[in-house]
Amino acid sequence: MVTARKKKSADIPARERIFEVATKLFTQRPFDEISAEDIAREAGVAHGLTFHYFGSKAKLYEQISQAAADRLDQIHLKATLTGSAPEKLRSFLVAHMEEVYRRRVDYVFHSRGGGTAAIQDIWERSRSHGIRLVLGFYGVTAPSLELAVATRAWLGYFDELVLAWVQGQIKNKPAIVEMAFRLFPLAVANAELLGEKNLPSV
Amino acid sequence: MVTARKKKSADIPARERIFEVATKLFTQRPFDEISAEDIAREAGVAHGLTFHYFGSKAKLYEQISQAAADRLDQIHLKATLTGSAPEKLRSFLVAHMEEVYRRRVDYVFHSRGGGTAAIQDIWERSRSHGIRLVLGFYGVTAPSLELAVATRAWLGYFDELVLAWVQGQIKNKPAIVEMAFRLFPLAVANAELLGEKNLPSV
Amino acid sequence: MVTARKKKSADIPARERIFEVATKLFTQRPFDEISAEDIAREAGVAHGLTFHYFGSKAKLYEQISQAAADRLDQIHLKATLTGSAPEKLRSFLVAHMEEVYRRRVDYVFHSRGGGTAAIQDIWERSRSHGIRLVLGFYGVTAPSLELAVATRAWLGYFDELVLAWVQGQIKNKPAIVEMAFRLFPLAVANAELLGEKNLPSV
Amino acid sequence: MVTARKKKSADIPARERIFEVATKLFTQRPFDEISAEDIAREAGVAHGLTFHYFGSKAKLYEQISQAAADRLDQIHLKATLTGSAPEKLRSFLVAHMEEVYRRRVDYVFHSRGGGTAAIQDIWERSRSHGIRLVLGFYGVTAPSLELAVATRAWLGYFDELVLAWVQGQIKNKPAIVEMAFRLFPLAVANAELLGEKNLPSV
DNA sequence: CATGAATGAGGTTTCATTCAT
DNA sequence: AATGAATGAAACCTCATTCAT
Repeated sequence: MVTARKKKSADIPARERIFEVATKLFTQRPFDEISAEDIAREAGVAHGLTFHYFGSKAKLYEQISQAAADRLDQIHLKATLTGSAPEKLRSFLVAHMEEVYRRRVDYVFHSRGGGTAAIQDIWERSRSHGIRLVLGFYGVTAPSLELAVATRAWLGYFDELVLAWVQGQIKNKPAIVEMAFRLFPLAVANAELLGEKNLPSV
Repeated sequence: MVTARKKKSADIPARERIFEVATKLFTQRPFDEISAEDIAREAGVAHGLTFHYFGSKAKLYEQISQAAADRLDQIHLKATLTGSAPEKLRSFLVAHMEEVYRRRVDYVFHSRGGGTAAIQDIWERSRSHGIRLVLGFYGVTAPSLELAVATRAWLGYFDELVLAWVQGQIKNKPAIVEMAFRLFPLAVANAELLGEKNLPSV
Repeated sequence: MVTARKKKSADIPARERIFEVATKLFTQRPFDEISAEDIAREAGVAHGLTFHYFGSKAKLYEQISQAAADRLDQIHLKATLTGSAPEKLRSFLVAHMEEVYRRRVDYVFHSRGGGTAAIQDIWERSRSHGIRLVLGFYGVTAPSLELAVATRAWLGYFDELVLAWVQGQIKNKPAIVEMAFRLFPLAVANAELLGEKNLPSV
Repeated sequence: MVTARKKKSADIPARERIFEVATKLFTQRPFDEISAEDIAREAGVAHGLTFHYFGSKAKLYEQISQAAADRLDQIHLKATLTGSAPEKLRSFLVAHMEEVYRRRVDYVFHSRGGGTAAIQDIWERSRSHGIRLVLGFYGVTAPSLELAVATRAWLGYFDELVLAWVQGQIKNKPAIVEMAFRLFPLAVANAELLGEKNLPSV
């Protein structure tokens, strides 16, 4: 006799379902506003299962964050395998833009200050990867702290534009890429100012 | 017999004491990590009083945020009353930097995504004020959406540098101001790209 | 207009009621078998109040244990203020017996291994007090480790008798006191064996 | 192709492995601090198996306790097969001491109050066996309740000494045996007091 | 025999908020 | 104006036990 097995969501294993549901929820609302019960309800499982598989809500979030950061890194890499330096830079910006769009709230949440130290570390590392990748296009392999900071600030400019786009304030996607692209040389060249000592005191 | 009245913090009224203590605490740790009890303890009052005066913890936070945003606006204004446009721009950056330094955690918390919608509005408005102020230095009184977005992105570049400074990664304060100052023309000029339709699609 | 206040248990303050109810329950069942909810229900309060007043269930238990240990110490002291050494010894045994009867389960629970390290310390200290008190009847003020251990073992003999009495196996209360009383000299004299090196190896 | 069978602990059947691992764990930590998962992990089996074989954690513990009690009884018996009564008494004490040392925490846990009623019964019975065995050395085959209680109290004296030894407070093993040995006659003779009616009331 | 996914009751703890005084 | 006792919803987490395979 064939007993009909209770199927849920096309038979995706519960562990994965929890992971995916949680990923989605963390993308929509910040960590503290999502309870283990919310995740379980949406995944169609008992809440205990989250702890069975992931130990704690924080560890689940860490795993999700790590996976998202890895994914972003991979997307950056794959998008910039070939082409001239300027072409790579443009491809990087486009790829980044699309992935950030997918994660939205979560990206905003962790991008400044959200989450535990472990979470911050994960994204901090990912951002460093991005910075090195970009500078690598131009032959820089061991950037100074100053250069890294300047590049990060340039990414801050880009992120702000992407955010305006994500929120629907502006629609012109190519223009955003172009703006960041054109600003890059000056933004990075500015790094040398950080080494100068003779600037007017402020 | 004269009974010495128990004095607290030089007899500042309880309402103000709560407000100030809460301001300090919210500047040091995020909203959710501060309990009404923490505030009351530090202010030396019963924690019920917070609700008597402010209705709820969230409303207290809103009032504090509003006051902080107003304060930031005032600081921006006062710092840029006189001088040429470039001088005003530099003064703006310096003033902004110092105020952000004072508030640190709180600034980071609300700067992207933290807090309720009401809180977001408050800071959103303050940022708009800043942008208009800066563009006003150059005679722009009713900036287009594109121009506002571009200016905001430029502030994103600056904020990232300020953050690196606040976190101690870089020490050269004048250089940070100089970097943002020099980037301003190009960053803002880029705005016109947002209006163009003939960019290569991405 | 006089509003009838909601009275509970003859208006004893909730804090005390919690303390007393918990004391009773811990006397009846071991720590792990009593939930914060049990205590609250019996005391007629919300369970949150236990944490408001005592911080945690463990801390409540510690306070109760400390109070019980202090009480036992006091009972020992008060019962042995006057009289000859043998009279004091008898009084000690009687007083101890009666107090242990009152606490029963709790006494058994902590008397060997139950509770946290903090709880063990509390009772360990109390037992030390009892031992010193008893030895003090005979002029010993700074007992050696060996003497203390021997005295403690003698208390173990007594406790076992008391337990049989508490459980109703034997009814003859005076006999129990007499048995421990008569065993005391030999039990304690045995301590000197602990210092000897020439005993047959076992 | 021959697939090497995954061997675990020299291929001891899972049931036995669970039993032995659980015995070890219950000897090291109290019942409530050991989860079915802990046992399974250490035994290298799925934790569901514990329930397959033993029905429940409590029943497993009962079986283990029964086995340990039986073992202790056997050890007592084997150690006292030959010799004079005093020799047997000494052998009994030595054997008991060594076995208790092996089980430590578990012994302490159940020795007073720990475990379910069923567990208490098991150890209660074992202790009765020990008492009868000891009294049997001296020709007593059907001890009165009073005599049994007195003998048990004498074991309480001994246990306390053993505990001090197990905890490392005293090192002199032969002395402990000697102390209990010498105390025995008086401790047991005291039993007749339990039958007397003319003791001073207390 | 054996697995381990899944459940869900039960426990501790936190804390915003209310309210009698 | 001020207190702080009291409430109870909600969160996280544990774990014995069941059961389909």
